[in-house]
Amino acid sequence: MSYKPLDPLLHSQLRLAVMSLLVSVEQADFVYIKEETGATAGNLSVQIDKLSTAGYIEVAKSFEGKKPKTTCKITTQGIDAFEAYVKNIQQYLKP
Amino acid sequence: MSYKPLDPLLHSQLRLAVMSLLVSVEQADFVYIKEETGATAGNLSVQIDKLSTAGYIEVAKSFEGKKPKTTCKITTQGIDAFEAYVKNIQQYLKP
DNA sequence: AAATTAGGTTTATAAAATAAACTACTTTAT
DNA sequence: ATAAAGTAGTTTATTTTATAAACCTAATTT
Repeated sequence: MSYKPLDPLLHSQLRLAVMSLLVSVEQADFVYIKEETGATAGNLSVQIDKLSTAGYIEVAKSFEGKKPKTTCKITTQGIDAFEAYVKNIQQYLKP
Repeated sequence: MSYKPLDPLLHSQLRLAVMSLLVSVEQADFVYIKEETGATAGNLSVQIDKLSTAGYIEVAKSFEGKKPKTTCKITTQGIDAFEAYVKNIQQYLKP
């Protein structure tokens, strides 16, 4: 047994893209993440919820004028998890 | 939309491990793959089937003395798909 | 000869991902 | 003023995956 298990929460295309984005940007709103990832709103909503429940990101809801605005920010725990995932998957990628 | 989609067939921990192993080893039998990946026989059987159906690997069944033996070998198509996957996921890993 | 092990496959169950439908408002056109 | 369309999401339903459990066949061990 030589392949380390990959965090199932991060081993999902969309959640990984969200985390990848947030790790570099340090804050982003729902609409921007949706555009960058190309995800549907429904799918993104669900996946953001999972990352939030896991404590990997923090979600803040506010209003921009009259429009609702959902802002996401990666947590320290999220950064750690992301870095661990990157480290682990490298093993699978280079033989 | 800036994240390239990841081949869903390869974006699975077990199938990726199998491909990672085969890309470097150029041939391996079921039992060995099972040991290296830590997978259960049932799960491995299913995933090998999918890789085979996709044309990513070739599966040969023979007998080693009196015991059945399943040997897997990556195909050219499989190598190409694996390399494309590696290239694409890198984008997610380094911000 | 009965039980165990080896090498799998098939079927069933649980978990994820995705899509479709819906809610709650705001803006624009009639 | 009202209807239609757009924005920003959430919820529910459907499909796909992953995993586990059960099973099969033959060989080996006790």
